Amino acid sequence: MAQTHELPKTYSPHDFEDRLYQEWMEKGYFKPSMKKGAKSFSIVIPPPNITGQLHMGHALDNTLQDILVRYKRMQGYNTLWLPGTDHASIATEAKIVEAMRKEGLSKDQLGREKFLERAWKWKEQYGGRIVSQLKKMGSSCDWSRERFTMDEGCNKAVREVFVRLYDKGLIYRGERIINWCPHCKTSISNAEVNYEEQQSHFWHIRYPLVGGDGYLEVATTRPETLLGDTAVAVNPEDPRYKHLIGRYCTLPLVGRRIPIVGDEHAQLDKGTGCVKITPAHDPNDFEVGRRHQLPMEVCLTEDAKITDNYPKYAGMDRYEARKAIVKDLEEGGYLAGIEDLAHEVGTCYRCNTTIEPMISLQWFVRMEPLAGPAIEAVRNGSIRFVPERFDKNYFHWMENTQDWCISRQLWWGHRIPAFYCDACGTMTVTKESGAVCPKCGKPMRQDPDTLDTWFSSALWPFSTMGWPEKTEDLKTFFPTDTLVTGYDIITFWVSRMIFSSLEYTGKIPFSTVLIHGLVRDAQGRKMSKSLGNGIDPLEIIDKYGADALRFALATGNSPGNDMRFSDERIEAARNFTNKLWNASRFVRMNLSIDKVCLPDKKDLALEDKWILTKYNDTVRAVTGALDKYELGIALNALYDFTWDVFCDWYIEMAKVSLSDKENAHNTVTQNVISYVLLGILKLLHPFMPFITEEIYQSLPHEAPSIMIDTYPAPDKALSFPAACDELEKAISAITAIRARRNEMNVAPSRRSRVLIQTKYVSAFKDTASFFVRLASASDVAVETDEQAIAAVQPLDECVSIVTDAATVYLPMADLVDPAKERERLSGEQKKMESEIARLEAKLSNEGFTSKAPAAVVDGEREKLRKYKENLEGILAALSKL
RNA sequence: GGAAGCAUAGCUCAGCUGGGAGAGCAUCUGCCUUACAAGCAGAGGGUCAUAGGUUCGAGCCCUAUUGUUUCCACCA
Repeated sequence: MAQTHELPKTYSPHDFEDRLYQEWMEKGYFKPSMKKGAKSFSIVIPPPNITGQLHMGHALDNTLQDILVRYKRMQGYNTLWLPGTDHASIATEAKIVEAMRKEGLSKDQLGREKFLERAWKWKEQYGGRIVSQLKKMGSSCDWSRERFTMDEGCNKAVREVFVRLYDKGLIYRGERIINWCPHCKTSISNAEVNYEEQQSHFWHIRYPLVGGDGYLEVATTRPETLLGDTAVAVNPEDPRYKHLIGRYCTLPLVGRRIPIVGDEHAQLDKGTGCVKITPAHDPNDFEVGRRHQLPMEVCLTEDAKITDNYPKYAGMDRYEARKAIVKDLEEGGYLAGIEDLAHEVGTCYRCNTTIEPMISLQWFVRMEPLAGPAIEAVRNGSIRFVPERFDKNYFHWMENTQDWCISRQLWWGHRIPAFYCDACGTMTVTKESGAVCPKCGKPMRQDPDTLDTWFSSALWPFSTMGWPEKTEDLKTFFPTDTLVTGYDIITFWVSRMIFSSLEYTGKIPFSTVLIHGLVRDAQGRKMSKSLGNGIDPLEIIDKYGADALRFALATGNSPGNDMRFSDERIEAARNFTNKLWNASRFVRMNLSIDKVCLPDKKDLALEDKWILTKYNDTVRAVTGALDKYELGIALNALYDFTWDVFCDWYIEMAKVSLSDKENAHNTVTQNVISYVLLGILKLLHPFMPFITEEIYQSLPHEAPSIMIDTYPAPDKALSFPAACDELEKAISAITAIRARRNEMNVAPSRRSRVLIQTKYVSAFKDTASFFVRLASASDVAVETDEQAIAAVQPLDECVSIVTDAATVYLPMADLVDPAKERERLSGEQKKMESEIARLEAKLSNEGFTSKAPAAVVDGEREKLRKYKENLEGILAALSKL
């Protein structure tokens, strides 16, 4: 196919990004090829919450996924990237409640049904927004398979799983201490609690012994829970107190008689050795209470106020009550002292409110039987974390996990499929809705609670493929290949997908978990709303284009590590896109061929062989790095090759034949330069899809879109090491001439004769024209011996430049003080001599030559040879001064 | 209390299973050399946190120390 259009003079991404995305979608390139015999590759997107909009974390996450997906697609895999969004139960509900509050509305006023209507409207609005933002990034998701955690299919999967687990005894309902958020008014799981250090106090309180002979002193950080105390525990081995076990204390302020129990929970060396026991408001005390059959005394309400059982404090907020109770204790003479104390306090991960442990009737998943296989899958390598170190994280959590509290006192979410008969007290758990009591036939009432939002996310890799039905997608794309996500979500999500998938499908959900870090601001702070330091990816796209954003996120970033996002970073990325654009423009404007084919080997010039070899090295480096998930390294290799090798050297050398249509080599150069450029575009496409497609379409190309062209693979036929070596002799001479001229402050416009004395005559004769173009040469003479050079130009009129392959003479002696020149050369001589000494010592070391790999030893020998040649040249030049 | 990461040029970071340290930005010197000044050609700048150890050889592996970040944990 011939080129279709010219490239505009300036790179302006807005002119084509949206257009190209639209075309890709219309042509169905995002859909799996479903080619027979093609291996499949699949990724399910970590579904973004419908609460918000795209932030830098999403931008990074989705860039990485798109790189992998486009890479595999171009390699011919039957590739699926399945997109979707998450209903984010608690987060979304909190946002809606907040919006309602501003209108003066509450959930209770509105009622469940109306509230859900509102929630669905929210979903339409914000779910749609985030999808369009993902598209802006260039994400090549198959939108025809887009899913939502609360769509019909996911609902079905959720109910199926719940019923199965219940029937197996892995889901149970019971009274346990759970984490209660008094602001969200729901239970939350242990994983949803963040611990924050807070400055507080340790209050020492005296509990008088019944019988009037003294008291026990307890210490607490939460004096208000005293109202719920039903015992005091001491260690059964504690010589100070063990004789008191079985006796009673009087609870201060309340007057209740509570027993003194002996329990291991009280440790001899901690606090006073006596622990007040509040079974209804503390997880440890709950266990103590169970061991000693203590009553559960609830003293706090759902919104963390004192219950009506304690009229003096009833209705007080927990902190108000704390003050009042401390004051009363003091006045009553019960307060023995106050200590300052810093301790960790649990807070709600959504609203930051201090959580209140409370006894409550909730639904739980029994974790112990599920954790075993999930640990094993990672241990035996079926599932691999990249980087590996995160498996420690995973093991630690999995091995210590407690039962998972899955019921939430929320409305937005999957309603628990449990039904109660008020008439006869029967409970059934069933997939059917609107059940009738199997015992008495009366209508049943569904459990009002909903499921933890992570319950449905845990099923995402297979619920989205149609499970529990045996669908074609499930057969083709499940288990998925790679999951890309941040380390902050391993416990919430990754671990739960693993045990869920193993339990319900018998298969792992994915084989590799690619973990990335957080995107921080330029100062290294977390981006957050409260700090106002968030950078909006969409603004970046507006200003620099999606390709630059993707480049900035993918470069210089290694798996699992946080990165900083700064203006410098995005500008560097934009500069690269611009460079690529202009290089392509140059190639495009010199092209008269309408089909690119690699010329015959015998027609290739030194520089052609050199660039093809370097290109092939790059292909190997890039594919190798991508296969190891080292995306940053891959992109770095591409950046270096494109800019430093292709643009700075090959294009400059190619100008010699391209600028002259009559040049015999012109057509060969056109083919080589466009072959390599097309290769660069293909290699870069996964990272920068838009610009590479736009340029591809402007060049002669084979496939209808670069997206479905073939990714380059290393090819021995492109490797010419000997030619490379020769060309590099010229490059190092050119570089040395430039440096020398720069040192002497010679204006680039002042051209001079270049005389080269070398053993490698043909290498320099073949590249003479490059010295004219790249080293300000007026004309070039290449000779083996200095007599011949001297015949052209008296050597004492010249400045000499020594490289390992040649001595270059420039007739500029007038610019140089001979004494200084001698000094400079002696300096170089010393440097060379010490390098030679170092290498000779190394090479005469038996330990080195016998133990180091042969390639390394040979490399050192070669280096030594070059140094020696270089030294010879220096000595010769010195003798002439 | 347990665990992990990080410490490399002025700044931000790469450095793949050990073979004499790299990039971007910044700084300095020259350049509008007809793809690109968002550019080109040069230059300066590092005891790779500290102390030991393993090795022919350590930025990389081991041990300890210091600083820093994060995760996990029911400590009254």
